[in-house]
Amino acid sequence: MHSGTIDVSSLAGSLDLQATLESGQSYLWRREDGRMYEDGEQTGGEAWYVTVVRPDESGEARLDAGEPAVVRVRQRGGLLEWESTVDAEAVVRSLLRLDDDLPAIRAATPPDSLIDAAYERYWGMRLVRDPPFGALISFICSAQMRVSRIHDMQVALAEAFGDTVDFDGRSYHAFPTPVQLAAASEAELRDLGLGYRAPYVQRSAEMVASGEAHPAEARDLSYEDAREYLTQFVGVGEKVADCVLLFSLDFLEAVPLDTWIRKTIAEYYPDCDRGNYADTSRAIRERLGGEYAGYAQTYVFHHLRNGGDD
DNA sequence: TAGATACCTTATAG
DNA sequence: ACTATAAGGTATC
Repeated sequence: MHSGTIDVSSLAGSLDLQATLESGQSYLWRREDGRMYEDGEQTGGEAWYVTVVRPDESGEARLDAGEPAVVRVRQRGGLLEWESTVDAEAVVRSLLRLDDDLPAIRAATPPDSLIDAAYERYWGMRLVRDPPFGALISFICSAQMRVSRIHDMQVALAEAFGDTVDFDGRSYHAFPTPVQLAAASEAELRDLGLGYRAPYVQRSAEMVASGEAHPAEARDLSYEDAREYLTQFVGVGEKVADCVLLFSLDFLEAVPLDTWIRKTIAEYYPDCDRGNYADTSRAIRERLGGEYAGYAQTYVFHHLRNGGDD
């Protein structure tokens, strides 16, 4: 057992672990008490959250290659405790973007009462940096799906097709590798409740497994080229592509235009509605401050989804 | 190229 | 109890 603590009170901006992991950004963590997404606001204060990743030599968390490592974290006030099968401090810092300078990011956002309310309510929430393959598959699954069910689907995929890893007297399931998921049949995936997403997941996993394409390849491209690159995967349109760019590939300017943000645009920023995804995306990205527009988007999404404009 | 429609499954509203 | 509706959309025509 490796373990350690990170003093989050000394980070640039603090940390709200529950908001970070239960705001619909990542579907690759579980709560040890099994109450992920149950209560929305209250009960996750000191809960352990666990994930299984495959860190490479540089400490980057992947899912497509390497040995699986269990990593769990919990926040107690100004301390973030972690325990793992490996030395995981660098992985934790990367997965939770602990090096993001929240005050600087917020300062770069234009004054706006809705954004301010969201930032104040959830101050300390960070974007996540999910492993690219897991982000790709989980957001393919997200189409027309409730947040809690998207999460349940990823748990089901891991339990059905992923490797088992023992840690601290329990066994955990890694997210399936591209090869493991490509070997699943459409019928098996439908049995897990994926519905029409089943063939999308299988075929996109096959594209990665065969080497035809890899979501991480999009990192080297400009933002809009990267979004275009990702849409070659089956089940990936512009919105899902933006989610992968924002929550995995470090494109903090990406603003996924989902049903919540479209509603927000209609109500608060009607002049940004340009009738199509690409142009509306540019307009709202500018309105939310450009470089870190995705941060503002994520705060506003979480705020409104929890009844922020009541 | 822009617009309409079908699509799996489940939880919630009425 | 029972039906309609919506859920972090995409593929296809």
